This record gives sequence, structure tokens and C-alpha cells, in this order.
Amino acid sequence: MATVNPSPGVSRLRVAVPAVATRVASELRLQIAEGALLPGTKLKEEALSEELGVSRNTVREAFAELASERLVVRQPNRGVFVASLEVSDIHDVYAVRRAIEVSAVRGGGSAESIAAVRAAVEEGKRAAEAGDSEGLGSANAHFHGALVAMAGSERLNVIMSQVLAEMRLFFHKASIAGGFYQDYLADNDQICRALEAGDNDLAAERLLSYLARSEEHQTAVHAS
Amino acid sequence: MATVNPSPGVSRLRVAVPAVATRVASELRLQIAEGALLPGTKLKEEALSEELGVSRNTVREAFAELASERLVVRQPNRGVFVASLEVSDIHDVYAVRRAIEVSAVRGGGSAESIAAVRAAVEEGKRAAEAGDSEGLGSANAHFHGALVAMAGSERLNVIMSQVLAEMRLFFHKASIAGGFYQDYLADNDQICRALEAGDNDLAAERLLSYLARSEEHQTAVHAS
DNA sequence: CCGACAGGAATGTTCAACAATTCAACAATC
DNA sequence: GATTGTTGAATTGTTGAACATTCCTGTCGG
Repeated sequence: MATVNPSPGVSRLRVAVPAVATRVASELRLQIAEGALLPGTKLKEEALSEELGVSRNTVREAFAELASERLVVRQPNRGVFVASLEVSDIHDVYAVRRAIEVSAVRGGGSAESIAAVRAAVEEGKRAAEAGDSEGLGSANAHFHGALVAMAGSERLNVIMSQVLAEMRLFFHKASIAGGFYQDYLADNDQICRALEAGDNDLAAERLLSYLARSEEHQTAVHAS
Repeated sequence: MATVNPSPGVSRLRVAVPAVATRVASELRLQIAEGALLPGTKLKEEALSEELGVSRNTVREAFAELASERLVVRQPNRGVFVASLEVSDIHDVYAVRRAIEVSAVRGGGSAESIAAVRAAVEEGKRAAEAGDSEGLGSANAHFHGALVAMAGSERLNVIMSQVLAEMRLFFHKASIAGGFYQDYLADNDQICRALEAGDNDLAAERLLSYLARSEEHQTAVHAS
């Protein structure tokens, strides 16, 4: 990590950002993920500052944070809007996923990191049995996050978490299309098995095939 | 790209961010890239706001932008500092490069995008003949940027440009180690040739080997 | 029907103030 | 003498208000 302080031993626990703006950003991030704020919704500075009890400047800082994550889009002199992805964005996002996830899988991982992947697979199975489609979705996100985490790169983890957050922007529409997560449970299990067997190339191949199908599915849903 | 405005035809040329804060961020980004602001330097809000003739709030917005690019680090109640990379960051950055660049190379590119790669190679040769080590460095950056551009993904391009900006943070120290760019000119040419011949896997293999050596080199220089 | 124009609303930017935190210097204690 | 309070200056965090600028709308006139 990038540090600067020559004096060692000081607490590194706290997150390196202003507290209030971060909380505001987190709140908005949550509402976007939950679908409470739909894509295209305009976020007015003054209304939000009143509603959350913070100043306009603080709301502004939160906007800057979310904009850097592509969760909101800033239009000069017009305001910020919850990002709404076009079909071309789908391909773009999957290009990032192909690059990052496949690279991590090809590099393999430690026993612990592979165990985390397995845990995400099992989490998905339990959610499926419970008929919890919300839980299925987040288990799937955990699975792919765990894949990337195998690489042990903080930067890749951050990129992946942002990509997953972006994907939630069009998951709401897609999940209406019915239990399509079910089909992916078997895929995840197969990928995980290949990793556990140490056959990273096979895992990568299966992952690529999964990503291709997933992208196709998302594109089809959003072509309407 | 994520858009929202239903009304078509309006100018999409301008960058979707406040103008002044962006200019301040660009100025600081430039000074960091040029080495005028060395890693670890503290950036004081008030001093900068006076010097640049903008308000503290605007400086603050610029800081948020640079922090999201990891060019500066924010320490709560202490201020922002020009990021200084540790040895562990080197490996982390190269993990991102391996993922993104290799993926782009494996996917190949259009004739135009490969021509851009070739152009960067030639740019490097000219700089080498002119003894312009500064130009050699930026040609090398153009080369790797062109590799990623083959994928045609806006997100990957943004990630790559940020990674290249981060690398300049430790290039200043590394370039002292003498004309080590020279060795990479041949590598770049070989990678480009493989691409032109349509042998993407060979190009990817050569790129991986290059990245491994480059990481080793950087690590050695910074181990001191 | 349409272009021009005035008015309103929202954002962009600045300024000034205060609270909270950090840091360095110094005093106090063991 | 070294560690531990304590104090005070300096800097950041946050707020609130003000003004400029831009966009949007709806009306008026041709």
C-alpha cells in the first residue's frame, strides 16, 4: 500500500477519507444497489443535503466518490444521475471481467483463497434450496469476487468490487427474467472443482465459457 | 457509455465534471508525473488554493479525483500526500498489468489498433536514436496503452491509463538506473510482430515474459 | 407553427466561520 | 533521564450563505 508517514506503528485501521462524505456515499451506494434509486434518477444536491442533514458541499464530495466508481454520472450544470447502462456498456463491463477474473484463475491461488471460492459455491447452493433469489445473486457476486481475490492484489480487488457494483445496475431488470442463476450454480461448482484439482487452465476455460453465456444473456434481456 | 438524457443531439464533447476542479486536478497530475511533486510531499489545501487562485473547496474536489486514481493518499485530519509506492505495490501494479494487457493481446485487435501499436514501437525507435530517454519512456507507455486499446473497452483504457500514471511515481527513481528502456525496444517490436502475424498467443507469451522481467527490474531498483 | 426572450431553478464556485484533530514544544512526574 | 500529561498553534473537516452561470420552461410576438 502507498504510505507516506515515516513514523511507523501508527494506527492504519481507519479508512483514509473524510468521515461524513464517505457515509453519505455509502448510503447512496446502498440505495442504488438495492434498487431504491433506479438508473436515470436525478440526485438533487439541496434535497439530499436536507434529507441527510449534511451540507451541500459534503453531498458534493460524496458525488465525486460515486462518480469515480461510475455509479453516478455527472452532467455539467445539469446535475448527477444514477448511471444507466446501455447495451454497449454490457460488453465493456464483461471485457473487464474477462481480463481480471481469467487472469486470477490462470494464476491459481492459495489453499485458503480456493477455500473461499468453495465457500461461495456452497453459499449459493444453500440460497437456491431456500429459494432466496436475492441471496443467490449476492452469492454469485461473492464467488466471482473470491476468484479475483485469489490473485492477492488489492487493486484488482477494488476494480472487481466496482465492476460488481456496476453490474447491480442492470441486475434488477435481469432478475425479473426468472431463476437464471440456477443454471450458473453448476458452472461455479465446476470452476471451483477445476481449481481444487489444480487445473487452472481448465478452470479458466470454463470461466470464459460462463462469461460468454452470461454476457449473451444480459445482452438479450437488455435488447428489449 | 452510461447516459441518461433522453434528448439526443446535445453536445457530448465536454467532459462530465466541474471545470475548475478538473483543471486543478490536471495541473497537479502533471506536476506529479513530471516529478515536480515528489512522492511523500504534503499538499496543503490553503497554500494550493492561494497559489492556484481557487477556493479550498475546489482544491478539495481535485484531491478527491486524484485520490480515486491513487496518485495521492488521504490521511484523515492529516492531509493529502503524493502517493509513494512500496515494493509490495510494484507487484500489485504488475498484477493489474498482467491481467489487462495479456487479456487484450490474447483477444487481438483490428488492423487500425495494431497499426497504433506499431506506431508506438517506431516512436520508441526514433526516441532511442535521438537519445531522448524521456521520449523513450513515454513511447513505452504509449505502446502498452495501445495494447490495451486493442480490446476496445473504455473501462480497460481508463484503468490502464491510471496504472501508467501510477507507474510514473517510481519511474523517476528507476530511470536513473540507466538506459534500461533500450532492452525493451526489441521486446516491444517482437510483440508487435506477433500481433501483426495474427499469432496472439505468442504475443501474449512474449508480453508475459517482458512483464516478468520489468517487474523484477523495478523491484530490484526499489529494494535499496 | 416557431423563434426570441424573460423568469425560475439548479448547479458551479467562492468565501468565511467554527469544530475536531493532529503535532510539536514544553512541563511534570517518577 | 525517559516517559507521560498538557497546552497551543496549525490544518483539516464541515457547515452555511452568497453570487455567477447555465439550463429549462413557458410565454409572447411574428
